[in-house]
Order: sequence, then C-alpha cells, then structure tokens
Amino acid sequence: MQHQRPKIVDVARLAGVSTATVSRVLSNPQIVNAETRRLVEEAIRQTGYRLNHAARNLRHRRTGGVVALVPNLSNSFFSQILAGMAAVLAPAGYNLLVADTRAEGGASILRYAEPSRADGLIVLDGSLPAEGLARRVPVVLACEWIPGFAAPRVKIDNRQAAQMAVEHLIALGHRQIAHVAGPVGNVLTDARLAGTELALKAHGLPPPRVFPGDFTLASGQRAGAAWLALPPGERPTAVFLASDEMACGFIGEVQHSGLTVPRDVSVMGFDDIELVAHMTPALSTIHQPRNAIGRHAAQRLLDRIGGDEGSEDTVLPVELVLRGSTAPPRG
Amino acid sequence: MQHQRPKIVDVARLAGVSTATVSRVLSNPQIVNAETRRLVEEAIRQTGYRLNHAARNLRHRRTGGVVALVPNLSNSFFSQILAGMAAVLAPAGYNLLVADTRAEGGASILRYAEPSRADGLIVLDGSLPAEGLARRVPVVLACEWIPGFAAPRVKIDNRQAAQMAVEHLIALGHRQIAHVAGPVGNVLTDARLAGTELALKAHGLPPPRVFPGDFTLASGQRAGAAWLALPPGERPTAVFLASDEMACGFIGEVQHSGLTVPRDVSVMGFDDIELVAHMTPALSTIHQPRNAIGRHAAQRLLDRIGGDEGSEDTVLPVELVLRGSTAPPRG
DNA sequence: CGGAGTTATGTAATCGATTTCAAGGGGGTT
DNA sequence: AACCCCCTTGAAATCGATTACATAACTCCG
Repeated sequence: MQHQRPKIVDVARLAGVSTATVSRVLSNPQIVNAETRRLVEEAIRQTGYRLNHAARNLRHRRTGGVVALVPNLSNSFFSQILAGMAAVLAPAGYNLLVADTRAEGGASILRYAEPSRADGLIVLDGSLPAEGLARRVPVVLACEWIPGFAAPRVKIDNRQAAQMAVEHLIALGHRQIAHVAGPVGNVLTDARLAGTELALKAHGLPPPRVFPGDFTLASGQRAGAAWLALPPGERPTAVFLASDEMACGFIGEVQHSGLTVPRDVSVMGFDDIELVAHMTPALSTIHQPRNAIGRHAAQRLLDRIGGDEGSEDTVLPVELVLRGSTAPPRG
Repeated sequence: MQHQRPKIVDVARLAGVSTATVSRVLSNPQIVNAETRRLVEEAIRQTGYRLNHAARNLRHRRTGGVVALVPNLSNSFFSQILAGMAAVLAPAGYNLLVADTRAEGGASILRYAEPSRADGLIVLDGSLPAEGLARRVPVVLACEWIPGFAAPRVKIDNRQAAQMAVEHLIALGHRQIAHVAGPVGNVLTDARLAGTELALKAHGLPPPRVFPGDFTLASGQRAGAAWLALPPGERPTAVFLASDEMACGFIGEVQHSGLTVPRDVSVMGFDDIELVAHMTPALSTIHQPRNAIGRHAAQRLLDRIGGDEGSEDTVLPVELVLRGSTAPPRG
C-alpha cells in the first residue's frame, strides 16, 4: 500500500485524465466519451478507489443523512416504523440516523436539527419544543405532533379510531366502559380520550371512568390492579386502553387474579403490535399501519428536501381488528 | 439574512481575529487568551454560528458516525440493544446509524463498511460475508457472529444458556423434550441446539425431537401445530424454543386448540423480551441482558476506534427466569 | 542588554471531491 | 475560408473547517 487510500487524483493519474473527468464518470457518466469512461472505470477498479463522502457532502452542502427522533428506542412500536423509513430512504441514497429523545438530555437532542448533521428530520415525539425545531432543517412529524408547529404530519385519525373501538364495545352491549389513558400532556392521549368520550356521548352514555397510564406494560398492569380493586358491582364491563402494551399488562393482571377475559371483562387495545394476535385471548385492537407510516413519513421528507413546500397532513387509515378479547357482557 | 449561514470567517471578522483562533476556541479553548476567547464567544453568539460537520469531518478524516447492521429492524429484540448502543455513543459524540441487512439488497449493505461513511460498525447479523467486512473499518460483532471472522464479540454463552433451560425442564421431571430451532445456518441456532443435546445426553436422555423454526412468531405457531399433530401419546411433555417470539406463537396455537400450558405441555423460551412476563401463563425463559449487550458492543467499538487491538470476547451472563409456563409433567 | 523560553496569534496549506469556465477539435454551412 | 455549434476535457476555484509552521510580544535571567 503506497497510499493509505486512493484518492480521485490517483485514479486520474492512472487513467491519464483530470480529476474533473473522473468525477464526471462518477456522478454523470453519460457526458463522458465512452472510451475515456472505460479507461477511468478500469483505473477505478485497479486502484480500488472509493469516494470520500465527507468531501462530497462538503461540496454538495448536504449530509446524506436523515435523523429520526424517537421517544423510546426500546419500544417495539417504533421499530417497524423505522423499518418502513429505512426502506424508502436507503434507495434514495440517504442514511437513517436514529436518536432516542428520552435517552439523551432534553434540548441537546436538537443538535441533530442542524443542516450540517442531517438533511432532514422525522420527529416521532410530540413533546419536543417547537422553537428549537423551527427554521432549521426540513421536518416531518409522524404519529405524534407538536401543537403550534407547522410541518407535514403523517398520522392516523386517533379520535376517530378511538371512536371505532368504543362503538364496537357499545355494539356488544357494554354500558360501563372504562378508558386507560396515555401519558398526561401527550397529543395522542387527548385525541384518544376525546374519541372515547364522543362515542359514549353519541349513545347517551355517561363519560368513561379514566385510569391513568403512560403506554407502558407496567402502567397497564397498574390499571388492571385498579380495576380489580373496585367492588365487583362497580367494575366497568369493558376497558379500552390507549396502547396494546398496556392492554397486555392489564390482561395479565386480570388473569392473574383468576378472572377471565373476555368473560369477566372485555379488553380493547390500540396499535396492533405483532404479538397481540398470538396471545390468549388474542387482543381486539386498532391496527396502525406502522410500516406505511414510516414509508410515508420518509417520502414526505424526501419531497420536502426536494423543495416541496406543502404541509398538508397525510392521514392513513386504521382498521378495527376484532379478535378474542372482546365479547358481550355477562348476563 | 445577509449570509445563508454564518461561517467561521464571519465569526473571525466580527471578533477581529483569524479563523485559526476561532477554530481554537471551538476545539481547544484553554490555549486561547481569556479575553480573546470572550470576544470570539460573543461573536459566535451574535452571528448564530454553527459549525459545519462535513468540513470538520473531512479535515479530521472521520465521520462521527457508527453503523449498526441489524438483521431485522422490525424485530423488537433489537430495539433495546440499539437503545443501549445509543446511550454509549451519543455522549462520546457519535451518531448511531442503523441499517436493516435484510431490507437492503445483499451485498449493497457493505457500502456502510467504508471509512468515509462510518468510523465503525456493529454487526448483529452473522450471515454477512466475512470477506466484505475485512480490512475496512473497525468492527464489533454482537449477539451473532461470523465464523472465521476475527473481531471482538459481545455475546452470551448460548450453548450453556440452552443447557440451563433444558436442565430446568429435566429437573421438573420431563423426559421427552422437544426443541424448536432457529433458522438454518444461523450460529445461534447451532449453539442452542448443541446445548439442548448436551443437557439431554448428560442425563442419559435421547436426543430431542427438533421442529424447524426461524425465530418468528409464525414459525412458533407452525411448531405448535406440528406438536398438536402428533398422537397425544407421542407428544413431548416439554418444549424449549430458541426465541420468545416463537414461544408466544407456540403457546397461542396450543391454547387455541383448547389445551393448557403448562398442564398439557411445559414451554420454555429464550431472550426474555419484555412482553412475555405479562402473558398468561408468564413465560419461563432465558434472560438476555439486551441493554448491556448494546452498551458493551458500543464501548468495545469505541475502544477499537481509539486504537485498541484486542479482540477477545465479552461474554455477558444470562439468567434463568422461571415463571408460569413450566411445571412438572402430568401424571 | 542579549538570548532563551513561553504564550498567543496569524498565514497558508490541507482534507478530497465537485463544478464553473474556458478552450481545443471536429463537423457542417454558407 | 470563415463561422458556428457541439462534444469533450482540463485548470482552477470552491465547499468550511483544522493545523503545521512562522512570527511577534513578553518574561526571565545571567
């Protein structure tokens, strides 16, 4: 190895052309004479040349990367969304960087929102400060969103989805329906609660009893304990939880106490994460098209990077998935 | 906005110093006179200057990024490992890029293994070609590994872990123990199968009946169907599956048929993904320290990038987690 | 007071590619 | 023969930071 790593001038020298020509072969082959091109390609092969992306990016004033800001990387809900994004970004020549907004200290996460770090940002966390994001790089919001921050959003209709879920429980004959909410201050929490209340109101039923939650298994378990702690006569006969993880925790707790789902209580989740189809009982839930959310978000971002100024929302359809955890109330 | 984006010369001009001095304030403040430093910092504030990473990286001949090659981003098993890696890399000033080795076409994934793209690579997929990886950037293998490829590995002792699992089943009194294996050709598949066979042999029991699998829920479900298809007298009384996801599929299928776990069959998983603690029955399994795997892998890579040549393995301890899915055989 | 040593700063080369601008050569037209 | 155009190609500027080397000022000491 005479050179640590061949550069474009090494290729140029070997091929007997200028660096400009080599560069053209690399990025715009058809404008180079066929024979010259062949020579250069041969030189590239012989030297084992690989281009330096830092240099190209510097010249192009771009980074070739897109950052996804995820509230919690450990949450499997996001992994399929990331997979969808990667599937769109990779063919377009972009790298996907992921960052956990919780793991890294508050505002420092915004260091990713710089043009020299990333060409664009996909934000999946509605709790980030709008000021920090403004005027930096193209942004797309997915799933969650930031009130007062104008950017294209890729989302589902959470309110309507919650309505569908509760309508189903009502149709089964339930009259006392509880809701286990998401974390306080989250936009999804509010939308799903609103949908729940709307559906009940539309059927002349009283507002739901609401148990606190935060989308995690553990909080679902606590909700289960809280439900069990009620006098049997006062227990809602159906519970709609704002996430599947919580539903799993809830069902686990209820079954542990010896009661049975859906005989003693109907349970409805939200998200349709893969596992819940295989539990016993299989969970009835709202299916979120997670891969599609990732793909659309990535595509919207690419459009934005390409100069598209549109900021209308993309609302993807959900599906009511009925499985074994919901049934008519007893008696 | 007169400038699109202030550069280091703008700061220098405003502070009345050279770009060299500004650069020094940025990366080595203590060698600059306190008063000058104050001036420069003030100028940085006034101009709203942000440094361009592409330029710095070009000069430093580094990228500031680390790539994780994951077999399947949708698999929640990996998300917690990624979280662990991010927790170590971010404070060290590295970005974490993730790529799905399955989603992107075969060899093209190796484009990430270039010094100008990433300063290092964490490979979680044992099926990548060793030749492609050799002699490129520092590599650390995590979980899986590539036979014949020398690099530090961060892993668990899969053989021994499988042994522990099967020993437990034997201790409960089981004599007919089946194994549901991982995908053919995978190093984990072989190690876990070997451990299973070893444990049985040590107790004078015949080799296990082996059902094919590939770590996915669906394959676990198929294994459940295959188990059910056996004449009741020939059914193994316990099944050890090479992943929790498969165990979930298996249990789901068995319970669907009206049988009960662990009364009719004991089930043992592998991984201890978060959800399985909340199923009914809760799954007995082998706990893998996923966050720690991620952290250690990231740390090893940082060491390697820093010049450490060591390539010994880091073997992290697993735990046998006993929950409700295993019990003595009937009768 | 001259010389060594220290500290602080500036000048200019450098990282490795891309791209503007200019120019050479060939063909066709009048 | 003069002119124009197109096709190729090269020279050199450029992207925005870092840093080796040079230099100036100041201190210390015999």
